[in-house]
Amino acid sequence: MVETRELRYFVAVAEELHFGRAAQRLAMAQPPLSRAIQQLERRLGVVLLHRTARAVTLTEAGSVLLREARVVLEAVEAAERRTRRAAADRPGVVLATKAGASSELLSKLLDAYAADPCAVAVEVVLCGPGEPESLLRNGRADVALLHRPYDSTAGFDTEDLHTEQQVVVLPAGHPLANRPHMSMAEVNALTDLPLPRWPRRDGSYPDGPGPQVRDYTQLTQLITLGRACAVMPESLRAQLRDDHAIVPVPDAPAVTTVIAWPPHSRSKAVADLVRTATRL
Amino acid sequence: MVETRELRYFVAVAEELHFGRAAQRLAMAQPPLSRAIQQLERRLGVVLLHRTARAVTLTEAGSVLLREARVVLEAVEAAERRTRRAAADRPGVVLATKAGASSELLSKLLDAYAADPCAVAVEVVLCGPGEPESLLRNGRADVALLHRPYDSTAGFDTEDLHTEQQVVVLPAGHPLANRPHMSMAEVNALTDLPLPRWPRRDGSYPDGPGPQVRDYTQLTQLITLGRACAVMPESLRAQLRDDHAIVPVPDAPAVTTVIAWPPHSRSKAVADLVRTATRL
DNA sequence: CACGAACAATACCCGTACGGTATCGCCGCC
DNA sequence: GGCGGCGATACCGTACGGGTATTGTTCGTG
Repeated sequence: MVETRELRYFVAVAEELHFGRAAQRLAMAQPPLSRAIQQLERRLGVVLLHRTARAVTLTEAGSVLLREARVVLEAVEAAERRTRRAAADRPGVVLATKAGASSELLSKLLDAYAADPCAVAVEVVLCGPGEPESLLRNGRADVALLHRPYDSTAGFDTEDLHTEQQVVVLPAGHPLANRPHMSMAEVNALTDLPLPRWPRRDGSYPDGPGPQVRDYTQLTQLITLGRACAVMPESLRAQLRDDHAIVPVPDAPAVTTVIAWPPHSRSKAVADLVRTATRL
Repeated sequence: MVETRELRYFVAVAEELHFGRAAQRLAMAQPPLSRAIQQLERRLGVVLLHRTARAVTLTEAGSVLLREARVVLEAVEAAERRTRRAAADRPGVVLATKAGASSELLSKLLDAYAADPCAVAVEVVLCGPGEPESLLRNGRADVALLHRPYDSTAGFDTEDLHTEQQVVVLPAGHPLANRPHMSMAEVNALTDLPLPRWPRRDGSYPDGPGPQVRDYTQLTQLITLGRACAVMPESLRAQLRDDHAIVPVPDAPAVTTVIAWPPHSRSKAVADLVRTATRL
């Protein structure tokens, strides 16, 4: 069977598309890396890379393996972390969620769970957009609150907790601030208040007119300054200040808060937490 | 990072709870296996097994790693298989489902998909209960038709296709065969016609009065012989012969047929197939 | 209580293969 | 045509994975 070392090497080469740089990244010399990849190809009986003297490119099979190998490596990391945490019998649960989102639901959940006689300590990790997902995948978190359709729940077990409409947040005093509702088309047409750009998982930002934002603090400030508007779940209203106005956007997709956990590692504590959450 | 070899070794020991037998299973001698496990424990900084001269038992951390390691090893197998299949550019899709179940839906799906201009060959694998799930997990299949709540869809992406009530199948001429409906309690009370026992994933059978069955052929024959009854989705009626009677069981859980695929490996062919299925 | 069986750990040895250095061969490009 | 960049090849040392033999410990058992 393929070893994780080989997969690590392959991922490095496939991402760099350059044996030299990949070797550097792996803190090793280039020749052994070349050989390791050749060996991997021989063992699989598959050509993974096309090499010319000028460029390295992935074959069809290579890009399949790249996707799969990333999954495997994340699973290995998760296995190590979960094992270590199980041994460090600090019997806590790590819950990850986006900073700012679902705060009311979260505090109700934590309160309700604390009342459970066999509750253990819950460590809450507040992170940026998209991060809870990867924390859950690589074993740094045991359970997460995610928000469909923005977060992908692929590969997790989930329970729906709450669904809500979205609203657009405008600077107080904006001409449209008193409208009873708006459509997404109207929101997109606000060229004076462009929607912000959130980072992608790799840290880069999509192109567009709006300002780059990393968290809700930045966002609310930008809205106050009249540089942006934002479409967000209604419950986030609690985070806002007086100088913001909100207008419902009925045709924006409803946001469902779900509690998610890795399907295999269903510890008692996670199961209790999930049960508590579904009974809120 | 932990190597898959170490995980394979650990799984063998954790399952056998005996270094000698585990070594035998791995086709190696016992001492290197002992050392490998020690090394794994050192690298993780965690005690995985309690050994006395008389018995080997898993620690808490050990049983966590056992679960995680199985997941990792399946993911590695899947990665290898998918890569090989991507290279063997026989651009087919493998669809797994329980033999006998959903046959009408399956043939409609295959017909509809074949009409798609960019359809590729679909290889259908009919298997026993519980198997489609593991085929999907270890990369032998690309997509599967599963049946909730009997099959676990944990860790897959799914789309619901069809929900139906269940019926109890009795030998024709049974005193209750003309009842308009029955409850699960009444079905369970049929001591002359016990429900059959299906194999678990490891191949063993649960205890109980009913006969052991492996497939629907066995089951229908046993029902004909008056040795068993069975609760199954209504659509399976098409598989039955005249000497069977069916009675609806409204309080049995409804069965939902879903199409499932591994969340990461979403090839175009699988996506097309899923889209076709949801539009049936 | 002593002996033996069972079993994991230790000691020791060997071969493979992994990683390093040096070099080659191939291909673009000034 | 020579030079530079890059992956492959050649060659070497060592570390580690695996094998055999043995020890040590702990139960049963006569």
